[in-house]
Amino acid sequence: MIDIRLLRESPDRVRAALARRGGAIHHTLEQLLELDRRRRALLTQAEQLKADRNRASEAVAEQKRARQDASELIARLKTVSERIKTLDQEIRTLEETLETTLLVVPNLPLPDLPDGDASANRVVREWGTPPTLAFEPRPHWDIGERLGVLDLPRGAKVAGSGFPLFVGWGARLVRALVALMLDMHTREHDYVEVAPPYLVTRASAQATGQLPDLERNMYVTEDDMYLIPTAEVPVTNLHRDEILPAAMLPKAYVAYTPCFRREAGAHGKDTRGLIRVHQFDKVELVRFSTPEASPAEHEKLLGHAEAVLQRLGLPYRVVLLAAGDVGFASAKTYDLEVWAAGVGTWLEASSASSFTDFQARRANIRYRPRPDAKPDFVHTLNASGVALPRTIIALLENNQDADGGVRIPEALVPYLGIERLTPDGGA
RNA sequence: GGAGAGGUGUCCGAGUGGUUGAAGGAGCCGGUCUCGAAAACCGGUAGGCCCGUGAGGGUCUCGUGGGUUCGAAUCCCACCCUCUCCGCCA
Repeated sequence: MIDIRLLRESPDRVRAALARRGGAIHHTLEQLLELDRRRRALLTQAEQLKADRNRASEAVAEQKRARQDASELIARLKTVSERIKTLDQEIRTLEETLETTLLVVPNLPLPDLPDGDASANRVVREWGTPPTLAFEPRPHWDIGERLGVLDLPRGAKVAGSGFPLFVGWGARLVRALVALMLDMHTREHDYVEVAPPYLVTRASAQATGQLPDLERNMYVTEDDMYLIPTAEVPVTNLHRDEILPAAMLPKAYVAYTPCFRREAGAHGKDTRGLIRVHQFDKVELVRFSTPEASPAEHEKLLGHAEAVLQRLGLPYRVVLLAAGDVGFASAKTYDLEVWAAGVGTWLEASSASSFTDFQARRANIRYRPRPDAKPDFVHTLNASGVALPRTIIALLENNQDADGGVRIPEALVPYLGIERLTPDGGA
């Protein structure tokens, strides 16, 4: 969440920054300022009364010790306590409203983002060259079915549409990709691997910003647990309500998890094949950093995600999202879009974001700059490193041969055990 | 799921209604001593919020949320978590 004090002291700065997102947030900000004013006014009153009460209570104690009658003082204090109770009640109500209102305010975009909506997104670089095929490229659902690695009809039978089913070499391909990515990040990029819970509490989902913003996109269980839409949620929450020693930063975690998304608005667009699904696998990178180091950490993180696509030989481009297109909690996001020859488009395979102190504030994750210094909020960053379905799409579509076979990237061969998927390949 | 025990500061641990934000110890920081270090000794060492330009002042917090009371870490209620035993189970 944003800092209420920043809003209080520099409302124009906050208004201007949020205006770049394009939403209609102005009224909410005014409401926050008013709530904040009222809260502080009542708080001052209540605290003054409490100070009086505390002093008088000591007097009661003293009189009792001296075996004097304190009933007069006690009677007076009773009415004071009642006033305090009423004030506290009002303050609590105000604070609850303040809190829930604050939770719907998105993060402030960083100054270096392009202005505008998604059409203003800027391609900052491209890597590799989209393959030129001597035949009409097939889409992955076609390739996958012919190879017997992807069985979407049966996935749909079991769990409904959007729940892909990998079979034989397909399932092994998923496992190989996960293993390759985890190995790269732990061995080459120095991440600590974690295997986190796949269900989280409401508090955890709120801390990273999925709630209340993305409520409709999450699967909820009967006892108010949320299926994670990304490992970002459990991993960022590892350090919720903690004060980290400065020497521990930057701290980097990598986690493989399945991800679950209801994607309520998915109808109509990209519904075919693996492009948009309710359940998918992803290797996620999460970094905790000091505020000073976070811009450099962001670039480093992006590089780690890029390294995976490079290792797989998949052409991609890096896109800097415009202020009007960044996600709710993000202050700056780079998307990694991989080229897919069959469907003929760039597909987002990773999103590398800096959340500045937005998530840290919600999750109360702090660090101590110096042993004797006051704690300050850390910065959190994360990137997919990378999401599997779209990587598999690119792999199948870009590496397809005329006979329907698919070449396996060299780096993946040791993990998968074969160099080519062939239509008669069997598992 | 059943029975029992327990949740106190960075950690261990005392504390059953009135200077207890909290004894004592450890750790950490600073100092004395030392050529230096260790030991010993002395001092310091939670966080949030509010007021204040500042110095500083106030308030809240002993798992969480309610309640009783003039006053609660201490009493009552609910919930959460941990541990032990039993049951069930991949």
